[in-house]
Amino acid sequence: MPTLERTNPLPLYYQLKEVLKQQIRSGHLAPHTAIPSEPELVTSYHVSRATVRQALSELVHEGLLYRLHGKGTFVCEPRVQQTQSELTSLTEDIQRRGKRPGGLLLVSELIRGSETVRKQLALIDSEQAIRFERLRTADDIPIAYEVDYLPYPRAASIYQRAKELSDGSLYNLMNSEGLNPYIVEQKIRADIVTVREAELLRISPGEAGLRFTSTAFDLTGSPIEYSESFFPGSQYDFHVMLRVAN
Amino acid sequence: MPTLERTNPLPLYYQLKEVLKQQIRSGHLAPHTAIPSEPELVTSYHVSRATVRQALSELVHEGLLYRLHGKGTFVCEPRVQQTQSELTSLTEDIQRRGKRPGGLLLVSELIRGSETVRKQLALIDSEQAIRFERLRTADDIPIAYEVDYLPYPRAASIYQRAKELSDGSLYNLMNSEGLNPYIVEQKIRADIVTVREAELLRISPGEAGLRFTSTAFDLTGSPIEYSESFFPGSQYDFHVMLRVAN
DNA sequence: CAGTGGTCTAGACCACTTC
DNA sequence: AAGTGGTCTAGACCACTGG
Repeated sequence: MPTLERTNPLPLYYQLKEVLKQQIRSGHLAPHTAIPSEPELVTSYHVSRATVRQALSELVHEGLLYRLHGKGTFVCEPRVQQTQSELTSLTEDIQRRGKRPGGLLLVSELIRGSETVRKQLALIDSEQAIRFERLRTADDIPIAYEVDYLPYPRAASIYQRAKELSDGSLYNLMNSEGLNPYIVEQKIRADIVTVREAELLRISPGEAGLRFTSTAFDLTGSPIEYSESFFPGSQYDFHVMLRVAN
Repeated sequence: MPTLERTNPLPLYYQLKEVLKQQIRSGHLAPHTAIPSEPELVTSYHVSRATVRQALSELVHEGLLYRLHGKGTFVCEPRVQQTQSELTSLTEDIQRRGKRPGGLLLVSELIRGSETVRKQLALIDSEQAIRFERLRTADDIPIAYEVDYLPYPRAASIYQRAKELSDGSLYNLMNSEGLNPYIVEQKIRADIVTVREAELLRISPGEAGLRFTSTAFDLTGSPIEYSESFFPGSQYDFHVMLRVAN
C-alpha cells in the first residue's frame, strides 16, 4: 500500500485522491465493490477523518465513487467514470476516440466583424476581432469546419501564435496566454452544409449536419471567444454522458 | 438576517446553503460581489467553520459561488448559475424557456423489440420491451417525436401509469416508481425527417433535424430506458452551458 | 501587516444498514 | 450491537492577497 508523504508539498487529501484514482484505474478496485471504510482509511494512511472525507467527496463529485449511507463507499461504473460533462474541447474528444486531432489553419486575419460577432464578443467601437478559419481533422480526415473570433487587442498574443493551432486546441493556447475559459455556451442545431463548406469537407452539397455556435466566457463573465462550426452528419456524432442531478 | 434552526431536522450546512441561495436569487448578493468571509459567517450564524465551508463548497460545485484564495468568495455570473450541465430532461428545458411541456401518447404497447433495443436494454430471452410513442409539445406545438423503450417486466408499473405521460416527464414517472436514472448517455446527429415523423410534426418531408438516441442507467449500471427522438432543426435548438473543468 | 481562503487534527454524536 | 457514512465542533497552522 502506498503511503502519503508529509514532506510532499501536495496536500494529503490530494495525494490520497491520486492513490485511490490509481487503484480504480488499474482495476485494483473494481466497479461496484466497496473501497475501505473511512475509519480504515484513517488508520492505514494516518490522516484524520476530515482529510479522508475531503478526498472521497471530491472523488464522488468527479464520478469515480458513490456513497450509500450505512453500507459503504463504492466504485462507480466505468460509464460514470467517463462522465466528463464539464468539458467541451473537440481536441480532447477526438483523443478520447483514439484519433489524432489536427487543425489546418486556412485564414488568420484582423477584421471589424459582423454585428453578431461584435455583439457576442462585446467589442467597443475601437476594437477589432481576430478571425481564424480552420479545418479540423481527426487522423487527417476533415471532420469539421470552424471559424473562431477573439477580441482584439485583448487576445493579441493569440494572434501572434496562430501557427500553433495546427495541433488543434485553441483552448490550450488561450489558457497558456491567461485567457481562461470558465464557462462555454453552446447551441446546436441541424443545418445544411454551404457550398464552400462542402468543398473543404469533401462531402456532397446539400448534406445535413450539426451547426454549433459557441461563446466562451472567463471567470469575470467577459466573452473571450466566439465560434461557429459545422459537422457533417455522417462524419461525427456528438456524444454526451450526463449525470442526473441528485 | 435569517437564523438557522437547531431544532430543524435539516442539517445546518443545508439551511445555510438555502439562506445564501435565497440571497443570491433575490439579488441581495449581486454577481461578482464578495459574500461575507468564512469567519464572519461563523459568528453571524453560530456554526463552526467546517459547517460554513461545507455549505460554501457545495455552492461552488453548483456554480453559484467561486473562491479566490486570499481575496474572498464571490457570487458567480448569472450565466454560470444557470449552468446545469448535469440535467437532461426535455420537460425541464421547455419549462426553463417559459413554455408548457406536454406529451401526446400515441402508442403504448408490449413488444419483443429490435436487436438494437434488446441490446441497449440488456434484455434476456424471456423479457419484453415496453414501447411508448410520443409527440412532445411545448405550448401544444409539436417539437419532437420520441419513441421510448423500457424493460418489461422490470418497469411494469410504468406501463400501468402510461397515461400520466401527458405531462411530458417520463423521468419523473420513473423516479416515482424507484427506477432512478443515474447517468444518461446521449448521441446526437443530424438527420433527415422520415415521412411519418414529418406528418406528425407538421413539417415538410426531407427537412433536416437532430436525431437523438439516449440510454439511461441506474446506480448499479443497469439500463432502464432507451429512446430515439427527432427534433426538426427549425423548431428547437439544443442549448448547453458547460463549465470548464478546473 | 491583517484578512482571506486552504489544509488538517481529534474528537463527538447521529442516522442508516446488517446481523 | 456493530459498522457504515452524515453532521458538527473548536481549535491549529499555512499560503495568498492587499495596503
